[in-house]
Amino acid sequence: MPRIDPAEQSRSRRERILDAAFSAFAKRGYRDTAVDDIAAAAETSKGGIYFHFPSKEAIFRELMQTTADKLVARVERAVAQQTEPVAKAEAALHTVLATFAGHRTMARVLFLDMAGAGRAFQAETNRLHERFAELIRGYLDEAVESRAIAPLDTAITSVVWFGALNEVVARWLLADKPGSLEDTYPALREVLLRSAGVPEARIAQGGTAGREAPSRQTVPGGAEPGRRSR
Amino acid sequence: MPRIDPAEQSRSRRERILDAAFSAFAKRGYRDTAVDDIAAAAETSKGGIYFHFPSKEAIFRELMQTTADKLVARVERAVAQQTEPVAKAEAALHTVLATFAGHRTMARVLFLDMAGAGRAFQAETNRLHERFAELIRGYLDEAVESRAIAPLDTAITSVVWFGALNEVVARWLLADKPGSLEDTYPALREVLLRSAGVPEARIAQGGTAGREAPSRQTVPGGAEPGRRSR
Amino acid sequence: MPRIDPAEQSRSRRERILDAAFSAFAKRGYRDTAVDDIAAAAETSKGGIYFHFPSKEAIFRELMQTTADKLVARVERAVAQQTEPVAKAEAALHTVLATFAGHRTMARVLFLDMAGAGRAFQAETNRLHERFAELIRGYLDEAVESRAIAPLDTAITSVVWFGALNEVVARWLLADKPGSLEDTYPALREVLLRSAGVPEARIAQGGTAGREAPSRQTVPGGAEPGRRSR
Amino acid sequence: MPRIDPAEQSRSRRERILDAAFSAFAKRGYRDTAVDDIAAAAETSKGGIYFHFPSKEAIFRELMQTTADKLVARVERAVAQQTEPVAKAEAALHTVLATFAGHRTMARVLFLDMAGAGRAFQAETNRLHERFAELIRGYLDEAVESRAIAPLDTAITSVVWFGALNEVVARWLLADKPGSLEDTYPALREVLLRSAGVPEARIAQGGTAGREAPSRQTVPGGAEPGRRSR
DNA sequence: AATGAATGAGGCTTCATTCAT
DNA sequence: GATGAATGAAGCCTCATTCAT
Repeated sequence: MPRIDPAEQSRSRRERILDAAFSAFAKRGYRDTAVDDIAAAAETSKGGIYFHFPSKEAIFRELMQTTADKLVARVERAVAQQTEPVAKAEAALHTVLATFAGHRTMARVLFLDMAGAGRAFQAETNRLHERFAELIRGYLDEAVESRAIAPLDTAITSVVWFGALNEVVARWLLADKPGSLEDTYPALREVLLRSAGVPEARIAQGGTAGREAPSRQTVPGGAEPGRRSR
Repeated sequence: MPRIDPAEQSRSRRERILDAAFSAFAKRGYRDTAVDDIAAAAETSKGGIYFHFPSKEAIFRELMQTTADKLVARVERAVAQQTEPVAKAEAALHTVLATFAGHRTMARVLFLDMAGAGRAFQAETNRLHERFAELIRGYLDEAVESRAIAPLDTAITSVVWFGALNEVVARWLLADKPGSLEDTYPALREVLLRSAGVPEARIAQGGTAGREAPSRQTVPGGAEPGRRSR
Repeated sequence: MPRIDPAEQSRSRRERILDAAFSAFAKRGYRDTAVDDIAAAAETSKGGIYFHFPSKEAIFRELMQTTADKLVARVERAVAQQTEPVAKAEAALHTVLATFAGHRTMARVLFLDMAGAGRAFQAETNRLHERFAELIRGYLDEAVESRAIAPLDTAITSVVWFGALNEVVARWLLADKPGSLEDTYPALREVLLRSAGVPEARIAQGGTAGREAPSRQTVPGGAEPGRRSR
Repeated sequence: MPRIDPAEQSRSRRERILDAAFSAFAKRGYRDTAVDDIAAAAETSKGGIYFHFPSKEAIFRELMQTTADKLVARVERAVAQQTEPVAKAEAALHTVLATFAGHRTMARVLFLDMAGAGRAFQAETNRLHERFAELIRGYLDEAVESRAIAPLDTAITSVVWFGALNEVVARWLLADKPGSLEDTYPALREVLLRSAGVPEARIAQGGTAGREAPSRQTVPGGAEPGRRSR
């Protein structure tokens, strides 16, 4: 009766459960996903799930953890390719947007579910937010140290950056006709760099950071419509 | 049989239910608040609640609506006292922080519950977020029109502002020992004004907007950064 | 669809649940009785049960309590009709046997279930046993005080009495073809009275205590087959 | 692959399972002990257990059986050292108490679990009880035959003895601060011997039976009661 | 208007047992 | 002989909603 799909077998059952849970949570949210749903999607039995995980909550937590880890790893990889401090910050920003743009499900789980999972996870959510904010703050601090930007309250600035990013992604997730998340990058970049006191001249260079060949220097002062340097 | 206590009658039963639900949701979140809890807190019966509201969800929606309305009204009142465009934006910002600082419960419902209520409310959450973002955008647009700030993408900027505000309040709500929310205003103001391209000179004037007497004392020579390093 | 039987309606639903649980526990034991079973037997829904009781355990406890109370009340009523100390003890003994003889279900719940309910209830079981032992001890103490019997360790004696009673009833409950529980009274009475040092002469008077007209004095010395006084 | 540790092999795996099950049952009761628990304690796998035993129930039954056998053997050994009929009964009594006093775990399994295991085992429990009662009855019958005691209904008397023993041990098991089980022997002995019509003179000789050297010193003139009041 | 008993679908978790390896 | 992953039937409990009174 059970059809044996070699491709399915290759990945361990545990992995399959995780995957199934991942998309189930992304589709219906934590609370509205029944363990039965996950079992069905993973082509297992409820008992099977409880062999691999102690609880529904544990599955969720693991998912959060690894998803966040993946994202952080990506960001750090992208940042490592940059040497200029501001470019690092730009790379971080861009990577997050690009990653979510390509993995809408990931975004759903990390942004909507985290919030939607209820009080039980809020401490965890908080820690995650802090982790990302710290990441950003690190790049901002570097920028300050290297005198790329003037001294500023990097604590609040990183929170602003994270909050902004959060909101942009959340909106995109909930929009009727999403459009491209990555397209918001240039504008978001501009606003956030400005918020950190990055000189307008540097902002005008364009946000190519994070792409392969960086530093495609745009001539400064080009007052495009809709935005302006002072 | 039912004894009529004038004090009880003063506020309609409906109102009492709303109040009870408000604090119940704030305390335990939407999903973890049972209709029974609300009934008990409102000193009514479950049936009584269902006489006044068609569902638990409806109570929550109404609460969101009126809570948001109150906040918007407050903001508009504060903004109305300002004439200078940037001061208006500052007033909006400050009012939100001050309001939440004084009504932690309100913040809880509007920020944590909204998110924690699950998929069912996300469209609503989204609309609420949009409403606030639009409000902010209006002030930014005014500022641009009056040439107080250079032209900029007010759409994204307002989202950034809202996201930042959101994050700041959320953190404060989830912090172990909260501290004063209002104290974050100066730093947040600085970062956000800068993000909108407000001239450093204007930023350095200090964010007194939103308080009783505007006292817009223009400090001369705001060349010196006016930012604090970490 | 729900047939309305006036006789059923007369007793409150709560009562019906209690009754249903009582016989269900007696039939299958605590652990092997599902809440669903009780609901079905009480012609209610599972939710209905949980409206009246907080848990399956609570139902059981209440049943234990009231059942034990009833038995104790019966015993005390029967004892009250006796004046002579030894007759009181006899009445107690006889009442327990007679009661269980007439209410096999009661015995099942009180004796087998109590034990079979698992560790969770053992403290409770213990207390119940103690209660009965104390009851017996009281009568023995009275007998000692009134010099009807010689001083003796009533603590251990009451435990012996209770244990003996317990075992006799348990055996009867588990026997293939039970026979009459009450028929064991004369023999049990004799052994227990002897264990308390009641003079053989008094034992030989016959254990009519507990029946309506007491003190039907049998001529002493009648050595029936199978038992003997010394 | 499986490393062969001689020390492990010394006792067969089967034995190890039995031991593990024994203490697990004693600790948590039959129903609350999962097969997994036994497997873990026996350092085996669940599958391993099911290789040696057809079911959890079978393990329990075997445990009951062998435990009871051991106890009976002990009793018979102790009894064999006595020649006087009443001394035999005393030895039986004392051995049971002494054994349980030294093996609380054994008592737990045999007394509490037996009861707590649920309906499924009650027939078995019954048979066990009967077995012990028969054992006792045998000694009583001998005593009657040898005219050490007057003829009496040994059937009911043995049940009383067993029930009393049962209750005493159960109480000891469930007591908060147990005290010495063996210390209850003298009092229990006195009551039970009296219940069997053993002459007061003989009772007053003291219950030394069952200890190493019988030391059956017949104190003369045991007219004085020999009982203690409460 | 209000009450509160009743409903019943559904949720999470446990666990004895089986079986491919 | 042994392992441990998998099964699936139950089990207890929650709770939004309905409805007779």
